[in-house]
Amino acid sequence: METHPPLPRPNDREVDEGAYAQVRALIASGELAAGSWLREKILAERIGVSRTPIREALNRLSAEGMVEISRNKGAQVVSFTPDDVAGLYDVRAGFEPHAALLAVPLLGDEDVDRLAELAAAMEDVVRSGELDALSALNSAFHGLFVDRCGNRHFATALQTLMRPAVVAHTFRKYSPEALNRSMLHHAELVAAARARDGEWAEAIMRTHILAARNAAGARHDQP
Amino acid sequence: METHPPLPRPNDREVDEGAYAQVRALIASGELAAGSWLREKILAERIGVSRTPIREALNRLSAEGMVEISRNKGAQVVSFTPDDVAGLYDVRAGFEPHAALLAVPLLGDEDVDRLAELAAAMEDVVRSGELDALSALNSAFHGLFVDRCGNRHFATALQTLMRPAVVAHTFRKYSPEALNRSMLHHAELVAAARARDGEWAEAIMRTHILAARNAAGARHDQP
DNA sequence: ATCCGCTTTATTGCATACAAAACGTTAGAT
DNA sequence: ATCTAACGTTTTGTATGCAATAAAGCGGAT
Repeated sequence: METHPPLPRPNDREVDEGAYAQVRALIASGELAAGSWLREKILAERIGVSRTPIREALNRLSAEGMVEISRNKGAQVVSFTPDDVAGLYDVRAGFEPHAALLAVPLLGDEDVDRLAELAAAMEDVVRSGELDALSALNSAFHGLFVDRCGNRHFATALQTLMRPAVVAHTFRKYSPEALNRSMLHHAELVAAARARDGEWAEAIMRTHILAARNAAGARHDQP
Repeated sequence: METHPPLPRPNDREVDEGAYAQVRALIASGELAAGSWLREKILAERIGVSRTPIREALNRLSAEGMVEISRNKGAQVVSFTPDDVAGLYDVRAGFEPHAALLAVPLLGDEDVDRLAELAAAMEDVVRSGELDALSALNSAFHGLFVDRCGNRHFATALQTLMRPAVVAHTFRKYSPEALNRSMLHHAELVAAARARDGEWAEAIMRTHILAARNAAGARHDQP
């Protein structure tokens, strides 16, 4: 079986060396749980840098919606109420399909290949059971549609909507059945992309996100 | 005629004291034009603080899309191509009417009153001809719909879309006729809000943004 | 005259030191 | 025993100094 070599590179400019990337990874891995405090000194010692780059990382993460900073009190990982998560999926269901519609006709062959790679990698990860690794791959998968939609501003707006999903660890709540269905959606998105059929991609993307909203137990009318 | 006392407070948490707010104001006023470099030392001396808070301000502005930072080279005010501006309006035309639809039924009487205040203040400003002051008021006006839409994530995503509009100084390109029409749209938005008619607000908001796209000369098919 | 390489200079990136604010604790009074 | 006030600790906010990187200027060779 072949391997998928340089995969988990979520975005080009985010060199994994920076303090920002490392703090972000701590949050994404769940090591720093929602609501927990991010003390500058502790993070600085852990990462091995001074407080200055840590502060920059926290400010950036705050602007991206992954941590919350209160003046003179420090930063903590954002914690979402079920309604927050539901709202997140509502917006994504409204706009990500449109991004897919716009992006698919613009995709190059290498983009489609990468989507297929990512989908395959996600299936591998599901088989191995390492659900936390899914978030990064899933972000990359969805991010590719978003990045290629042909509108910088649309892309950045959608990216700020996708980041919080990483800290919510939604995949942990999926049933095996829902997880499988999600993987099938990915495969179908790859097929729609390969066919350069934007409308097909739009439809399956909407399906995918609404199914995800249910799988994450994030319906508004639930207790 | 009555005055509108404490108005130009764009957002509660942005105390006008911070270095961030002052740099932002320099950009919004056009004193720092698009493309110009933001040298930390110069800004520090001008604002009267050290480089540290300046750096934090620049990082935040970068995350918000108003400046661009290249490593070891510094920050400059973002400059938009006409297509960028057009794309911005495209996205806003998709997002903001939906925000208005969601927000209007949730507005309190004090929100509607504030919208009316802001609309009146904008008309005053237009009569006085100080177009640069319009940006802040307009941001506050649109931001109120966004902030009250009942969906945190939607709100933050939209805010990142509205900030770049400030640096584009679009109002300068408006014809007197387009400026008047824009003011009428604001008045009608206030009326729709006062009637708590979300669909009316949605429709006029879409009209307002598409008209703005034309007034700013930001159609895709133009040279 | 032009191009290449070196030196100089300006600017950012990071670390450290200090100041200010918030929090927890303890001692005292009622 | 409880509430209050003041102290000490912890943590953040700011200033400053130094190192690293990139741009600019300059001299020499072709």
